[in-house]
Amino acid sequence: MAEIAPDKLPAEPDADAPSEMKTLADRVFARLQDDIVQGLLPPGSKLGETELANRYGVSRGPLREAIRRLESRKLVERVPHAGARVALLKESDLVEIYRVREALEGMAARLAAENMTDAEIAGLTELLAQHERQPGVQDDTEYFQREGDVDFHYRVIQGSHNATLIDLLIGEMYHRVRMYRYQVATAANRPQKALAEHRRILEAIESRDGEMAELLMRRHISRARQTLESRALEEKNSETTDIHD
Amino acid sequence: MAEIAPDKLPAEPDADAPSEMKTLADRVFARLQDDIVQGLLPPGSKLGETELANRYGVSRGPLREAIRRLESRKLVERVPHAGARVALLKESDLVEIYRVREALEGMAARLAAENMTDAEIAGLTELLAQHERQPGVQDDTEYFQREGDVDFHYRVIQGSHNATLIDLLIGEMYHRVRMYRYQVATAANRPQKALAEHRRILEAIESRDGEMAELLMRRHISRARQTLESRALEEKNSETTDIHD
DNA sequence: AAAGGCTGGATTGTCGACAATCCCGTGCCA
DNA sequence: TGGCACGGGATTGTCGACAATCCAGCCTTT
Repeated sequence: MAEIAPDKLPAEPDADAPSEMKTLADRVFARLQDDIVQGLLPPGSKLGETELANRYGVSRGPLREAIRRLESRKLVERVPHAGARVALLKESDLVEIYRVREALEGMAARLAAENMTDAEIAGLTELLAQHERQPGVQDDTEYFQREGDVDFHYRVIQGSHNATLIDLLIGEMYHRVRMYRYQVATAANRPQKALAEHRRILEAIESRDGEMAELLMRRHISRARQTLESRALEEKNSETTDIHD
Repeated sequence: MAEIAPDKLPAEPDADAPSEMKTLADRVFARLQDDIVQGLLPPGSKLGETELANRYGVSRGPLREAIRRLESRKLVERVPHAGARVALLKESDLVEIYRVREALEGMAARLAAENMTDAEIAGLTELLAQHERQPGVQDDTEYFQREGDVDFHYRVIQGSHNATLIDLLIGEMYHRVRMYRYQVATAANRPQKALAEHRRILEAIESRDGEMAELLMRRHISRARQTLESRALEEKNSETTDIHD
């Protein structure tokens, strides 16, 4: 087997100054997660250890560790001697997740209203202003948020200042939901309404009204779930007559 | 370094018929988790890879995988080039966990009231009857529940029939709480009250009253947290005058 | 004597090879 | 013709060794 340009990942500690060099397994993990979440490795596809090891230019050791970590995040499923595949999640799974998010993020919103610093609230206000200027939102076609601290929900969760809660929501559920978004390319099909709800939640947080923040957040996520369920339903209906589009 | 009786784990596929043989890493993981939760490996102690590999009679490969899995369960902490140590959790962490449990197990109780089968409810009734006959409960000294399906909370969680919720509560928080129980040897210092509360929760589930079940479960956990906090507080007070006992 | 740098030892991270297991296609047999 | 046993091939699980990194103690220097 010839050397087929193993698409090295940034290993040399050259000019990535503030970035961290970490360990090999860490980089492979980050890279693999991106490739999975963004759909480059489609759900259900096999993750051959040898293949991926060559692809990322590392040995099977670090790669196995990366896969193991992705498994704990429920992004891949592994069966003992058969290999690992990218997890594919059914609508029923996603609905379950949304029901749990309703409880958890509702709690996070309440804690955020109680615990967020004034600086954090100011930053969140600025963030929503940016979102409003987004082109897709203006014409009501899409309201897409990139990963991390430019995501409204992400920031509210962090604002709870409860490490356990943050870990559950970010480490355990966040990326799965994001993966699904990429899967069905569903850019949240009610952009302006969603943004308006975000704004009202922020108002509750600003006035330190925990109960209100929780109520609004629960409602917000509940609505998202309902649109999800209804869309899944009509898909199932049209499914019997034709193969979409 | 001589062969010092490497305390083999049950590797031979002889007479453990219904048991699972799984993979080596699986067995090491289960074994290590027990040793940690039960305090055989005290919190903060170092987990040398070579040492443990010899101790369990396996190579470092499977052992690393086991440690990685325990890390994702927050039972051990690992820093890149320094090694892994048994996680030690402060009371503040535990209080956080209890606050999240309040939301999550409350939801689980509600779902359990809605979704549990009659057979499951009957089994749960029988379980509580057994708990009542426990000696430690009779004289109000301790109410200790072993791990797994002989634990009331464990069964209610399972009864929710929500895989995501089960995974969060069991896979992510359950064992940490159990570890702490072993750490401080605190055999839930209000046995009869706790059992009585369990019984009332069961009654709500039996009558399929989800709201009531949620309310009672939240109250139950909230009380547990309060006793926890007050005990931690008086510990901190006596700490300034003498070294306990 | 204290601070700082350096070397030795030990531990973790990584690698390549071997062994065990499973999947699948082939051929035999009813 | 259908079903079942059996290998061949490939993939995963496991192992031992090498390389990189970190930590502790000693020595040097001011």
